[in-house]
Amino acid sequence: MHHVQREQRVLDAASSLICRLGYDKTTMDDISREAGVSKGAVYLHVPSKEALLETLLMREMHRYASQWIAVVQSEPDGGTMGGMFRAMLLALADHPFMSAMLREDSQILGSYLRKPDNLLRKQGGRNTRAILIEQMQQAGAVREDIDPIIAAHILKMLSYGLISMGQIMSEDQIPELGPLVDAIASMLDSWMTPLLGFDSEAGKTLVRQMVEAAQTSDKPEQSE
Amino acid sequence: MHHVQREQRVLDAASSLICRLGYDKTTMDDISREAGVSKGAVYLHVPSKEALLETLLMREMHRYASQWIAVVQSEPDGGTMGGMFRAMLLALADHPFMSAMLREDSQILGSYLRKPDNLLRKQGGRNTRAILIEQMQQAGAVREDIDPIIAAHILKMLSYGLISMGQIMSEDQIPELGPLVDAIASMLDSWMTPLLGFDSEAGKTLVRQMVEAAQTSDKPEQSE
DNA sequence: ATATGACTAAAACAGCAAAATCAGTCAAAC
DNA sequence: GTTTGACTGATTTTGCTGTTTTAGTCATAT
Repeated sequence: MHHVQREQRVLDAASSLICRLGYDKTTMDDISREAGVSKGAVYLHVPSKEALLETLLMREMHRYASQWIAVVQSEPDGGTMGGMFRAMLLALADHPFMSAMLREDSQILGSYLRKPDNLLRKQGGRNTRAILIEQMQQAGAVREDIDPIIAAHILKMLSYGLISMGQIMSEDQIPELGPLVDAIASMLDSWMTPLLGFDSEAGKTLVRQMVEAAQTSDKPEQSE
Repeated sequence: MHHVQREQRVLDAASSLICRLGYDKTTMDDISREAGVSKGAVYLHVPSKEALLETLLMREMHRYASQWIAVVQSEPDGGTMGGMFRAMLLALADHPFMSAMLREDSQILGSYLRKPDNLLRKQGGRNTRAILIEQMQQAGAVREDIDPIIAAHILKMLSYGLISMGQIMSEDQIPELGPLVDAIASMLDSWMTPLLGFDSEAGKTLVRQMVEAAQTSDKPEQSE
């Protein structure tokens, strides 16, 4: 069995278990058993449980970002603010760890959240969302009179709200995801998109560039 | 000293202490000391600690609703969806207990949240927000092609997001409240308000009626 | 080489009794 | 009549014990 194959199986096992039981209640023995490998083998891929979670989080972030780009590229309205954000919310709903990170869910992330130098605290640097909106403005895809920082914050409120409502109200009171994100997209479009037509492709390019920039800065060890 | 006066002082003391320390860590002795009355006197007004919190929650809900109505009535755009919601968010930001209830904050509400028949669970009945939006549509103040249930849910996501962001990011990363709610209001207006002019007063009346209906249904013991 | 699982040290946990806390009461003071 | 605060019993916390769990290792087997 190849290393890469086995690493995937370990990560998959860890992912499914941690989603179900949470980081604290999932043991390394559980993971190795679920992955069908020995415990020692797990430690050939990952130096510690904490690092395993971080690897997992990174993988999920990359998958999430990739899905986001892919949808943005393929949809005709992927370059509009609404289309962009709808793709983001749908990708978010598909990636439980991404959601757990965004809402800092202690049920899933458990004691990892309390570590002083966890991944969440690190990436609290510059406001990439605001920068994207600013670039969208320069490209003519977003109205000039909107403050990028405030708009970025509203987007954050919406994403946070979307993935958190399940915690405080029963599932059957929450509308279906599809129509809900469609409505959010149309709301954003009517608010942010200028009346004049604009180049949707420009928006798509901006998203791709932003994600690629973020992903290369994740892995400085690959630079040469 | 009059009963009513003292009751206010007790409630004020309880409010300030519970906001700071949370329900669990605030003792009845703390409250009586802070209010400057004896413990026995507290029990002349309130039968139990739990009832004290519920009295407090009711008072805060009424104050919140009153402030909301007042601002809606006084502002020129109070009858538009945006103006209405801006007034609501500002009132929310002024009423910590209302916010704590909305976000089901266990830091503040503590063990009260776990009680099986608390106030929060009771009022989980019909979706008053959606009904208001439906009525706004009938009054011509909201576009017909918007689904009231979905729109109501988006409003809930926005309120929840607004009062919850402080929990997951530092205060200095959050924009000022005024410009933020202005932006949200203008977003909602551009999304929900029809292009044709409409009667803003009609919207104000709807809000007043809704709040009054809710407040009278709170006190069935006063009927007769 | 590569992979394993018994092993270890450290941490988490369950059980328990003593001590402290606190919601609620009521005889006494005003 | 009104108000008080010392008092009470139930609950929670604390400090301790012995036991179990678990992250990570490494001598051995493949």
